Amino acid sequence: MNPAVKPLAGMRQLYPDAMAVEEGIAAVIRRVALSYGFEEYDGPVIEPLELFLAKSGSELVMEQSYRFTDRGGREVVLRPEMTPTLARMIAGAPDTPMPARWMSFPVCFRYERPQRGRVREFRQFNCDILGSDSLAADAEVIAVLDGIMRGLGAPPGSYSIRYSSRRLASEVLTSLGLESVMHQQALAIIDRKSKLPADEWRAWASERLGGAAEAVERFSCCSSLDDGWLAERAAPGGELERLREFGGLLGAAGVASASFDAGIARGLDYYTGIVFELLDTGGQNRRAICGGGRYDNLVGIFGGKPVPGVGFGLGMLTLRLFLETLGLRVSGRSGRPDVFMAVFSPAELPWAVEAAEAIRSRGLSVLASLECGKLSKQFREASRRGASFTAVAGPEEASERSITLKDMSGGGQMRLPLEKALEFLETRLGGSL
RNA sequence: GUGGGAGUAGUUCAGUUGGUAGAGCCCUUGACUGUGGAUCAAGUGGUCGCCGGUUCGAGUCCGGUCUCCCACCCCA
Repeated sequence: MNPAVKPLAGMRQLYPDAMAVEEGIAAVIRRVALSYGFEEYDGPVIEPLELFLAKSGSELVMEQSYRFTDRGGREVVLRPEMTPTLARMIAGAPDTPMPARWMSFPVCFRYERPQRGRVREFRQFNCDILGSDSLAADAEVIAVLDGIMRGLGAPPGSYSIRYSSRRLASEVLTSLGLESVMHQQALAIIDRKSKLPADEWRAWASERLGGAAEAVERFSCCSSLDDGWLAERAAPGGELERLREFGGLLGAAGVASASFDAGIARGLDYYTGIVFELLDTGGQNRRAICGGGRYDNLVGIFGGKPVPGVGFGLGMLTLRLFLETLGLRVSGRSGRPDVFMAVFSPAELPWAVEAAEAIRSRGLSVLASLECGKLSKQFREASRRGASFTAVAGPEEASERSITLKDMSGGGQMRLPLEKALEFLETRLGGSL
């Protein structure tokens, strides 16, 4: 391909087939989220740099964002994530009835090397509950997530939702004698546990954490809330207790795919409580498909009263790849017209246009031929487009205000006055739009 | 930023020890000038990523460069 016409690396460019799949997935997601009462919103793609500097995490902003100076001399970025924008919008609309359940499908940008499931321009589904610090809110967003996966046909066991809590981690780290200023760093070290070779990780961890490294490792391996070691170090009546309650709520919501995993930490700095990820349990997409958590201090930094929040981002591309590896097909709109309108010669074009409009007025889709070539070509086109019927407007049809209808699935064909043809099509195809 | 792989027709790819380029799919046309799918036949289409070197001769060998893919870092 001519280099001049290639899209930039990692930019989102969806041909109709891929778009139909993506929209089919989005339709399932919307349906599930709507059933929980979520409302859709949107925000700016370009944001001031400061919006993300405050809380997103320095690497995401400093090294992975599309940053530039606009014509007015402002430092701006193409949003690398949606949550800070959401927090600002909530802070700016204090009359919003709380708790608010808001969802969005933002296109976001991160400047990193493209690879499987990771590109520079990507679309996410974001789903957040604001204004509630109830555990029920944390459980509900995970129930939405699980409902989406089930709605898309992902079988039990094909994915797992892992959750932990930063508050629990803080309790344990405190009992291990780590100052709270060290907690953020310890979380980053925990986050890397599964990504480095064991030896390398240990060396690195003990360099940063000293004697506590071994205990931190022990903590990150906890995968049960009933772990005795964990119970001894967590604050009595504290976060561990809440996590047990949380697990109970998830069970009540019918979420079977979620489990505790102290090794989940997440990279964003603004998370304050529960954090979670959705992972493909198969081998081919060893990467988070979704990540989220609770952020109780984010809205407050934009002024006004503090508003707690919890939510997640779900990558549409990574979700599509996941469904593909499972062999799941999500049907979007088919793009198949009900009727293909063939035109014999230019003289019949007005009649063809009029008849096509009449068919459309009955709620059916009509793909009108724009060429008046050979009928064999037009029938071929109708077949290729997957039309259910082909209508022919020829001289005889035009003179008597009729059309010839052929059933493309192999039925016969007949010439009918337009009104009769409309009735016929309506009974055969009615309600397809 | 680090490491590996690959660049040949619109697309997916083949191309032998160096001898001026091939297939499938797609597209166009044709097998009853008012009838599609399947089959068949023919045809269009390539600066072999780019630059340089070796050679009588380079898609092929060597060097450089660019791009893409995969993996790492990080993350959706």
